[in-house]
Amino acid sequence: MRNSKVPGVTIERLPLYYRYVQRLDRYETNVVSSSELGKRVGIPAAQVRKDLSYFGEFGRRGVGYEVDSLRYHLEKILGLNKTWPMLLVGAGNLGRALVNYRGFLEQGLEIRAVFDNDPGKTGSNIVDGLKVEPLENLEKRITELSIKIGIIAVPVDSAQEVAVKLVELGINSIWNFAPTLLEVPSHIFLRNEDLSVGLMSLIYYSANYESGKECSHHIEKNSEDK
Amino acid sequence: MRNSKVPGVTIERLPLYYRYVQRLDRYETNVVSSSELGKRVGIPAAQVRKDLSYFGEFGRRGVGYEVDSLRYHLEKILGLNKTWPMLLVGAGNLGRALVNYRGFLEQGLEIRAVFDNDPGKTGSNIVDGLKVEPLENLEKRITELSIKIGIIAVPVDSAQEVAVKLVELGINSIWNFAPTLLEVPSHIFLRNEDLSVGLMSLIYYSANYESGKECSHHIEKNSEDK
DNA sequence: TAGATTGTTAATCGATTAACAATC
DNA sequence: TAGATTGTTAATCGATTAACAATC
Repeated sequence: MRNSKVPGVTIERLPLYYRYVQRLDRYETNVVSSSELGKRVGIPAAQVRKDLSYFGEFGRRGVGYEVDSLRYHLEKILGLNKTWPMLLVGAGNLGRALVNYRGFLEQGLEIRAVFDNDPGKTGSNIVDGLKVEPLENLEKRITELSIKIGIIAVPVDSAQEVAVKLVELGINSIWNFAPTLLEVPSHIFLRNEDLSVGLMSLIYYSANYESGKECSHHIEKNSEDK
Repeated sequence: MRNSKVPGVTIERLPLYYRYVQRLDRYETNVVSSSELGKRVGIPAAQVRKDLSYFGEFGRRGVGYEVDSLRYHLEKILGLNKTWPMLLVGAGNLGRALVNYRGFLEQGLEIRAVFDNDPGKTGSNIVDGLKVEPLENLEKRITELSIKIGIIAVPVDSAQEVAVKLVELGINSIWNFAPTLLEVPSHIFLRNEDLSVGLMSLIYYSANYESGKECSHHIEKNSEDK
């Protein structure tokens, strides 16, 4: 892998490519071109090729990309060929939805432990044997399950505190659903899945909507205005 | 407003500024500088000023931004001074979490009607008087509630079909949670809140994590992905 | 006046896109 | 060979950042 300095936006697009080739083989095409792939995920062909080229040469000139091979490589690049056990802090509505979401996501959301500081929630079964545990169990479970990824779905006021604790206990990546800025050491990977930003920008566009005017505004979370 | 060509990334940052000033007045500061504001939301001061300047001159040189005034302007720019009734299609786990999420979001997620094509779900109470309705009611409810924003939280296989129907019935903005590319006319605003992209990019970074190496990777979906 | 901070211009940086030689 | 398509370079585009005159 020669991913010297892969742009973050490229990393955001790899999942789209992966998802497409993953679904593709059910239908039957041995080979897919960058233009076909691009059309299906809404990205120009040149960009598809550029993105893939950061990681290697997966295609054949004059032919295209062999589907199985591309899927294999994307899986490996993204790390989806392995299992990444995760923990979730916050067993509220969103947290429970995420746990249940596991089944819907093709590549699997491996939530192995759920925590909440509300004694009223502790001990209750969330789904197939996954029980809500008190935060005191964090250290023990992180160690015994070798967890490196934490999901934060607690209210804003306790999010920072939870983040600090997770970092102390050796987590390296945090998926934060609390709509607030978390301060974590720079070596920790933090991804904010901030629905309130989504909601407000959605309202902005709807409020400024003028029928027929303007061109397409298809936004993929980060940016990618068009 | 002189928003001739406001970058999409700027729109994604306005909610962060808004959230900060919204929470700020509880504490007590009459004035906030771009550097203070920037520090609190993780964005350089120059960028804060540039972003705001797309919409007007809200600060005073040598002084800073008056908090109440800034909040007022951001509220107006984002359209949060009005109510934007929305509908939700898909009463699964994620859909129900969104309905319940309403209370947690300061600015309010105005879901006024919920639809599902599963007769087993129809009629059941989701929360305080909001009942799941069959899709046949879409047209009637969109008209009587003047709804312009639709939220799609159905499985991948039916998402496109739902999108087409919403567009036909006059929706202008779609918040799509189904992990798939929707084809909609270019005048429709489409925002993909794709958790599977989030999950996969999270795994990428965690899989490629090397302790201590590299610098900060704080991504706002959108980059954020960003 | 001296210090602070905005709004804006210009320079920098980085990502997207066009173009094309290499290859099947 | 003729047509297709990659991988990559170079040109373009657009966003970020530094710098500073204007202003309090």
